Amino acid sequence: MALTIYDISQKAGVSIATVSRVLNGNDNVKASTREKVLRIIEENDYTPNAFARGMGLGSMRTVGILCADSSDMFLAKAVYYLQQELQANGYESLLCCTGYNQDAKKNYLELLLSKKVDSIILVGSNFIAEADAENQHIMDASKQVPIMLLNAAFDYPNVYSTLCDDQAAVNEAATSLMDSGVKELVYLFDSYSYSGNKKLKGFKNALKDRNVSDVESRVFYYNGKLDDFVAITDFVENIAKKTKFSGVVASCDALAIGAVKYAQKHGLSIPEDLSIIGYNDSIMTACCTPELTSIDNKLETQTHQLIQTLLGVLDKKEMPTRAVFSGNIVKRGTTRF
Amino acid sequence: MALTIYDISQKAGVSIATVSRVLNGNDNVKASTREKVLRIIEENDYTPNAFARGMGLGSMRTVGILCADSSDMFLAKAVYYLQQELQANGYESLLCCTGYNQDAKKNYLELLLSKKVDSIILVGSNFIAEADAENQHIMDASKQVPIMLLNAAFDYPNVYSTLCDDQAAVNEAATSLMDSGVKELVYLFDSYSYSGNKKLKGFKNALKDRNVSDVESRVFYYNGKLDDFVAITDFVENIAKKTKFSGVVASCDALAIGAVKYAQKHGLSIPEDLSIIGYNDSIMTACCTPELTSIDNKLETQTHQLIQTLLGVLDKKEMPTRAVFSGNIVKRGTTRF
DNA sequence: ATAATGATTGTAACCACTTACAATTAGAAA
DNA sequence: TTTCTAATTGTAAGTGGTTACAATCATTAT
Repeated sequence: MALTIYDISQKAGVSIATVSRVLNGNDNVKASTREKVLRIIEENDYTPNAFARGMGLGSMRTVGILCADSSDMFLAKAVYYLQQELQANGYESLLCCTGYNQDAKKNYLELLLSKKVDSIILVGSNFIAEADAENQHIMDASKQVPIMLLNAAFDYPNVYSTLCDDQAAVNEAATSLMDSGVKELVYLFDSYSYSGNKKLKGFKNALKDRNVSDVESRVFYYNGKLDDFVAITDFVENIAKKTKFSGVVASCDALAIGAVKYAQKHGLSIPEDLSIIGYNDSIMTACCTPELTSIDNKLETQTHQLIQTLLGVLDKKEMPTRAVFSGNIVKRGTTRF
Repeated sequence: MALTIYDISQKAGVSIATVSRVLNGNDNVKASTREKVLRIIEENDYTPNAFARGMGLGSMRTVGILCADSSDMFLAKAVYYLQQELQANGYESLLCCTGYNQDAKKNYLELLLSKKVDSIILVGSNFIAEADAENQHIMDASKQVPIMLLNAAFDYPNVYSTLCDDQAAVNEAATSLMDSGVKELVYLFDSYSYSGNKKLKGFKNALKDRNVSDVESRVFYYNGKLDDFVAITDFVENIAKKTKFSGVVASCDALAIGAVKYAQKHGLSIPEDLSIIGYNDSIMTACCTPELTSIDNKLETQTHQLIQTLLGVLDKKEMPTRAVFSGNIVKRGTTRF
């Protein structure tokens, strides 16, 4: 049977309270006593029981990470960064994947709360910033622990967010494309991508600023799977049948790659005949030829900020409820600028 | 304050023992009593405290997943599948990432044990099947909980493994390549890839079977980062300066993509001048043109098997300590067969 | 009607820790 | 030396569950 705090207290000739104090770094222990206890603990390879500890402390220094799909490259990266930051600060993480299912999300929220996590981080939640029935469970949960939103925002008490200014980034991307001589742009977007509406707005505004008419007809929605490149390429092909375009702005790299494949299939040269910009600056950008220009939404910076904010909140400090970073266009071979 | 079992027992007019029985699906409760208790629980949104529960049960139905880098596409997928399988069976998971660091691995193992996980799953551990000092900590941990190895093997009590027969798969890949008329093969491998030695052996054997001389000189080791495609392409380029080859077998898709990029850069046509086979059948295979032929090592099958085995073990059933699946060559555009 | 049996339920001990509060100790001041 | 104070330590009461065992209840056989 595993050793308990009683065994240690006995071996050390002190009370369990003293052992507990040593365990918790309480100052009210004589240095010599502390050393003796630590030595006994060391010698016996004692590790305190996490449950009993959690019961007493009401916390297990664990935060829940709720993410749609940890195998998505973008989300996987986010989860990885979050993990690393948390571990570096002495927190563990409990990962739950919802598979883009709202019901699952609600259930996992409850489950995480029942596990007494200190906070819940939501990754890849396609968030609308206003309170509505859809995120009632978030509001409920926020009554119990701080809720952290990565790359999303939702203004509500005890909810903290980090964001990339996607709208501005896409706006800049579209504008740069037009500046480099690309006349006919199209915007491709998908349901899985984060802040899709914001990006769309950025695109539309950029075109309107240049007096492009009928912007609406230059926006195309793909609702298939993002790892099915045949389908994505078909999607682009179908657009080409009806709409002439020489520039593509996409809401994620996968769609952009589809455009690259379309161009290669039809003998269009990139970026001369077709300029393409993706989003997320994922590893995919390097897989195609030429390499894909993409928008870096500062994921690592965001995760860092989010954890710092979380640590502050848990430490009862006053923290900003929203931190916005600006995106960065990483220029590669699929654009002329 | 959160409700306790006492509150529920009071509201339901029964003892806490009865509530506990209902909570744990114990049969010794009258149907009408059970219903009443369940109704009260439902009405009051009661969730039992996980710590107290864990203390009583000695388990929190949580398993630790220890993985080198959850942002690696292959590992991320593995983690995702494991998660899904575990959740479907009522288990939570605690994810730790070691960053390929042996010391970190040891520490996390201890940490997970102190959190009283029911088992630890190792993902992406580049494993040697023999006991040595390197995996002493695995052996230690196996004394406390079953250790599950995904895509790796290690024969030791209370350690269970699933594997792909990588050696056979690479052997078949190399042989098929030669059958399709490719004379000069090279093998590219990296330190991060799983069962690198086995794959290498498969390659060597295939060549030896065809009486290729000096097989050793056709094997090349890349030790840079796998997301740096410029470096990988350079790596391939350097090989080409010294060694003539018309076929590439790679230990992972990233290296294979490097070969594709090398060919494109030098105007070689694929698969006519250069045939290429990757490993893992990752999403990267679809990003390049032509799409990459790759070996599917049955990750999903493996994760499924691993969790089934784990559930059996936790249920005190006798389970196979090793499950081997055969790989599958997914034929695409970079090979002639 | 009574006893025996099995189904249901309750009592209370236990799990391994934290922590408020009380008790003790040591050192400084009087 | 005595008294006071602060530092250190111990006692014991939670913490919210599980579960062995005892008690009660209902049912059936005698």
